[in-house]
Amino acid sequence: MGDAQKNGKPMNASEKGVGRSSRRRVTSKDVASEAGVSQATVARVFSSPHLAAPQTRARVEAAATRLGYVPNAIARSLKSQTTDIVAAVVPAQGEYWQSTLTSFSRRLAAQGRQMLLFSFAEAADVDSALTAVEQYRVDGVVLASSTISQQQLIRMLRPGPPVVAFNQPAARGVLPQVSVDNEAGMSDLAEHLAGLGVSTVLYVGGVASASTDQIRYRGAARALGGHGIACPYLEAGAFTYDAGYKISAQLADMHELPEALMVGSDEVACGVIDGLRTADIDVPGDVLLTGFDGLPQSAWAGYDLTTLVQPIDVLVDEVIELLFRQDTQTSAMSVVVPGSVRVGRTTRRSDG
Amino acid sequence: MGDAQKNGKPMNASEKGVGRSSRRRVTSKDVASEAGVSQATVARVFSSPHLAAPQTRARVEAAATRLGYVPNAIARSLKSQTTDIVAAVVPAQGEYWQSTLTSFSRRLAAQGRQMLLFSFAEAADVDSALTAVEQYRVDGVVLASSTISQQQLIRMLRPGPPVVAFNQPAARGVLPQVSVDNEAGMSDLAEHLAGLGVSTVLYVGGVASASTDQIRYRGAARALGGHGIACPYLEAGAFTYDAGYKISAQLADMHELPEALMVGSDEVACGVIDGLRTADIDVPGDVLLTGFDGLPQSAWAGYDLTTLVQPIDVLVDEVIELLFRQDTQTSAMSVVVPGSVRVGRTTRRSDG
DNA sequence: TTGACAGATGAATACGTAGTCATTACGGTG
DNA sequence: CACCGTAATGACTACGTATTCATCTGTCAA
Repeated sequence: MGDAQKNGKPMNASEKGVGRSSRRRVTSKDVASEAGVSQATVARVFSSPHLAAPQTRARVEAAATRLGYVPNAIARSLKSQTTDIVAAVVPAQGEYWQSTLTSFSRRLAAQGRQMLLFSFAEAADVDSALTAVEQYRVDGVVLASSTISQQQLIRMLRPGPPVVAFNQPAARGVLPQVSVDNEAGMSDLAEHLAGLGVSTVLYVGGVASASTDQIRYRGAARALGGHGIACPYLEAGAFTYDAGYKISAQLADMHELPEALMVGSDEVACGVIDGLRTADIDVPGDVLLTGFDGLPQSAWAGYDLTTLVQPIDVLVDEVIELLFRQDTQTSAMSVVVPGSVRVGRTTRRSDG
Repeated sequence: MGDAQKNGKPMNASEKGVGRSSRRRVTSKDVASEAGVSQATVARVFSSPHLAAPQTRARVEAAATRLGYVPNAIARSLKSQTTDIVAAVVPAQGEYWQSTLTSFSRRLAAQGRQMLLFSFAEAADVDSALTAVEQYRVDGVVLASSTISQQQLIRMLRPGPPVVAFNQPAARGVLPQVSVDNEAGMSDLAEHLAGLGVSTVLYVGGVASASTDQIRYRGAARALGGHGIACPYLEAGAFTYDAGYKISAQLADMHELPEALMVGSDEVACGVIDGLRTADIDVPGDVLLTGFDGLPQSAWAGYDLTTLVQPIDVLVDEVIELLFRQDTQTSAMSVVVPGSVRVGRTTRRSDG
């Protein structure tokens, strides 16, 4: 020891000048002495360049480059009381959430913000996630998942960063909330079916206790009711492919199939379709079918669902805007964004 | 721009009228005076409880609960020089990455670490992501995506947090790297086909310049070559469903189909299958097919691919272990994990 | 009784940055 | 020349925590 260890790796040339420990990170102080200015000036060059003389700025920037200086966001966060980080609490499973995540991340990155990701498999994990969220003093929190309990929602009301619930209608009135218009969307799909002359419909929900499920069903039932069409409810048990696949056995066993199935989510719908096909029931030949969400997979030729496409980018933008809007009372604010029906093969009569 | 915003901070007014707890976050100092101890003692109770007397600890904890104290992870990070955050740099598109993300996140959470997510759509975004990564002084970085350039990899060699490349064989020798055994995996699939008596095979790759693609193809070509079977290469152009769907038109136009198609990834394979079916070519009736990755969708009954399943949890564990292992020289370390063949319907002759 | 010693705690400090305030220099105006 | 306003900069401090270091108490062995 006592000697700077030399490793055989290709090293940067930045170490030659001072010969310091190769581990320690360069700080604004180092840059200051290198450039012959004070630490305050270095900070100014990086955070408010217009306050520094052009000539000084150039000298500082040159010194910073020479030393490989990178501002420390942790220290900045501590001082400025703002982290530029948004936390996302999202279920670990479900195609839908996964496809929204990257959209969020990219949108935030475009604003110079980062996303701290918390995914949970069970409800118990949510609490530990929320604990971590509180510790990191993030600038905002996005809560997704219909399975977050009311109590957990309320916990977020304590003084802290702004919180927005994402596609979680149950949060309405408790937290500011952004979601697609579930009721109108499902209603549009129902009208589409009614327009095709369908007279018997069965609704296949995911989890009956989930608010999204309830609201979507309501949209279907009301619209169909307006046409004098009944709409019984059948619960798959989860918003997953497997749940849809399994429940399709019950459908296949029915002595008489309805003319159309309205399924609560695309992922479940894919399962239902595959399950029915296994039982030699063709979609749309033997029964029409609609989904919900507009997942990428739902547009795959193998399924080509008629579904309600959620405008994810719009939803994400609304969430971000709600988080960082300066308004006073966003607490009870609820933004509902309309989706759009995409007609696929699953509601096109194959005959004719 | 000269946006000298004079924001009169909406604080300090809270001291008088509304009550002290309105805005400002509770600090360890507040807890200290509430409990009648010093700030140091409060810090000890939360970070090394064994150094505090049980009685004192109880009093501090009670005070903390009463005040709603939550330790500030930012300040802790600044002091301790460790953030408990791991950055993940991941492509925005691709089913595969999305399905690994949550696995990573949950694994990290189990260790008390958080994941800072950076997803990028274009190569240019990678640089800004890496810049942000450097600023946040994360404890580790996971680099995913085969499209990260060598130059960008080298950038990560500067003194900083440990970096591990994920499923990115091109990084071998440059960065520590963890990946599935692409060559052996594809080789196993090829042997499976050979065992079925297949004599003509076509390999459908994603992006010919991607190292994963090259290595997988090599595995196929070598294994098949051992059986005297040629294996021409066809490039889909991207690792996406659409690329697979489109390239299938070329396949359908061939005057003679091979007996089997080996596709470079499950997502592309799904596209190929759907495209072929559109052209009335049945899988596996008219042509056998294999995939790679073991995506959830590949197991869906609509596809039921024969594919190589990547043990994602194992891969993730290896990455994390590599990141935080204390060893000196992990720089050139490369961990290769074997995958397992899952035989699905796409290589089962429907006749017989 | 006394010295040694471990346990518990408080005062002080450092982490790296951004902002506040004071100081300096300079050019224009009366 | 005296005066003032502005631009540029440096000294200093706060952000909230973890970790020395020193102090103090009580216990046990000599």
